[in-house]
Amino acid sequence: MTSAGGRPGGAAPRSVDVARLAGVSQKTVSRVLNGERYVSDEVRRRVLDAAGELGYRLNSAARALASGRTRSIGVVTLGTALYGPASLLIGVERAARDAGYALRVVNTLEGDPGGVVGAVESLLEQGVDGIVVSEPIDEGAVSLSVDVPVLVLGAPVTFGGTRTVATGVGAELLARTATEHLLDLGHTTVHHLAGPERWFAARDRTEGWRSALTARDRERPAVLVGDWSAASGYEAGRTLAADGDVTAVFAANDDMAIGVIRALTEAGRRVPDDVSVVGFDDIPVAAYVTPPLTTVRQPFDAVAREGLRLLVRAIEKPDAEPAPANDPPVELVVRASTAPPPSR
Amino acid sequence: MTSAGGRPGGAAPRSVDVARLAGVSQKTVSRVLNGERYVSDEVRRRVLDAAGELGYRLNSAARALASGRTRSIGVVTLGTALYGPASLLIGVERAARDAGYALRVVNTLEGDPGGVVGAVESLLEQGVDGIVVSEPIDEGAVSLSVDVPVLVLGAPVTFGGTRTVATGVGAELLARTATEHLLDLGHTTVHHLAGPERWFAARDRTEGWRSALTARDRERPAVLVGDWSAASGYEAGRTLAADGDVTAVFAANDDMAIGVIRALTEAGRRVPDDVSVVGFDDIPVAAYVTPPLTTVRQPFDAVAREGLRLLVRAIEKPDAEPAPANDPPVELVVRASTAPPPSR
DNA sequence: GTGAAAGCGCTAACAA
DNA sequence: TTGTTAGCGCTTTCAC
Repeated sequence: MTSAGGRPGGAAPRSVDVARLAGVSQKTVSRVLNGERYVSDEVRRRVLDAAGELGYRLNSAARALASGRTRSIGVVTLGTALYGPASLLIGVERAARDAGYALRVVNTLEGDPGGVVGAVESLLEQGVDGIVVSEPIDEGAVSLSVDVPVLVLGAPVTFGGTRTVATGVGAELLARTATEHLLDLGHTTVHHLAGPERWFAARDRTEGWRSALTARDRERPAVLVGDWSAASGYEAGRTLAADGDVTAVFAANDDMAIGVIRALTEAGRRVPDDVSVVGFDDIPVAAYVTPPLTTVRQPFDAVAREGLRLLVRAIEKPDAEPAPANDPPVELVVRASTAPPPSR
Repeated sequence: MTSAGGRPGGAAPRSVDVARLAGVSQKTVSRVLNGERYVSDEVRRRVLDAAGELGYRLNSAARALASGRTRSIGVVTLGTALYGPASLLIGVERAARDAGYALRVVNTLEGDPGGVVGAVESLLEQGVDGIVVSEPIDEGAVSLSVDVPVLVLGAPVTFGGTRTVATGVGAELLARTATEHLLDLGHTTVHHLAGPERWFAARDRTEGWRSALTARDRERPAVLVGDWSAASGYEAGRTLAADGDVTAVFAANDDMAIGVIRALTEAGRRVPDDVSVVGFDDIPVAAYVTPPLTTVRQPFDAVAREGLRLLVRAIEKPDAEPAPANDPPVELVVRASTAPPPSR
């Protein structure tokens, strides 16, 4: 049993069917459903009633074909459950929906060369009005003629499109803040466990760390590189534990920081008494691991929202000049994994 | 500068344009692009060349309108960065793409009554060929006439649709296994920290715990309830720490388990010497917290893949009888947060 | 305020 | 193996 009315054969009702029932023209139905002006309240009501009775739903394919717009935004994101990318995706979805756009999602598998290009290609074919590229990795020169606005989250604007906007996630500043926190505690220098080199997100953090040390004229120890996982943090932690000079570590994300702490602890080096560790992201468990992790909080929701605002603006007002991005707030969360260095 | 060829005015090329350039009919272009048979290699090559030259892309809106199918699947998921839902989403995306379907995603905000219904409604309007509802919460009777196949991940089939398939995530069995592990270690009984009552995922785990205790005729302590967060685990942990009889705890996810361990530790109760704790999910950091967490691993990828197989089958072979779901594997990961109870 | 007609770019059915 | 003819259900344009 199909819901009320409908067409014979169980086919979905069309706007003509609604028009017929309401005793108006099909165009008028279209007007009402699109909230256009110049429709009398009386007619509007009749149309709405008829639509409700028939269980009518707009056919978005037809609408897209006729109007040339889909009211949808495509997202290219990493296929990982990492807290950062996942949080950004959620923020983007929410902001898109608030702006009246649906979301189409394509993941790129890491290690798949040309992954972003292929993903963008497939979104273009789906006919999105705009594209969000979330935390891409550096795949070399991306050349692609994209005719819709593109928002790049967390990477420099190196995208082939004509209308590209970008929002840094403020990672560099956050990383600098994290490093300075350790320096302020009295540590002579800070060791750094970075994310994979091809990630812009990793580079930003490394850059922030570097600039903090440089500004105070401190020695810069060799950078260790992990893959964001706690397992890789653990590996790096064993190396760090073997070096008696290490008193402070800045890890590029919380998962790695947790791995580092584990390795340090197993090696008999106490955190924070012997070694201080700072993470990055403020994942939900950060406050509950042992010891509770000092970290910097990424304002994912704010970044996603701000970025989408710019993107929607570029979609709907193609001629307006690109609005400046508002910088997201920086927040250092001091907990118990950092302390002054041990007195010698 | 638009890429090669194109139409005057920078409009995107259409299949007729490709046809003209290749010297064939428009229908032949359609045949080639859809991989239909009965096209000579010669013609196929000419068409492909022409399409490449023009930078042609299929217009999916037109295709959807003409064929009545979008080759896209809609996903309703929670707007949280929780490891479980995020992992399922990734698995679903990958499986959908492998099957040639694009993904449209709608989040439901928790606490939003009727959230799932609204989300499904919006996907229907977008014209998806099938719908995945991932880990829904119980919103009471969901009545909705859905005319496409629906896959419900991690909840009983209570969906209004005519063609609904479901895949449990095997949570009940996993929970039972986790509980039995503690019993096997010699614990008299096991306390349980559950997820929010309205989540089917939480109920399944509680049910598994209950059945393990019942089967061995053990006392069933009152269930504590958290909200999946480490913070709520910490709260519950304080309560548990106050009860000297508690020697074993099964938490419904790893985050809460981590919170419990923190509270226990702060209260001076050692894990696992005084109290054993088992989590659920095997999140990536589980192996690196202190102590490394014993937990059960959810096979998210397998579940998503299997569910999607069923869904695609229901989409493409509407008349075939629903295939039985293959059960996902069960995996208990024993680490260092569990041990025999303290001898009295 | 409202309506009629003409497409949007493709696939479906049928011919050739 | 290839081509022809009709739509799919909307929005657009222009008339009333």
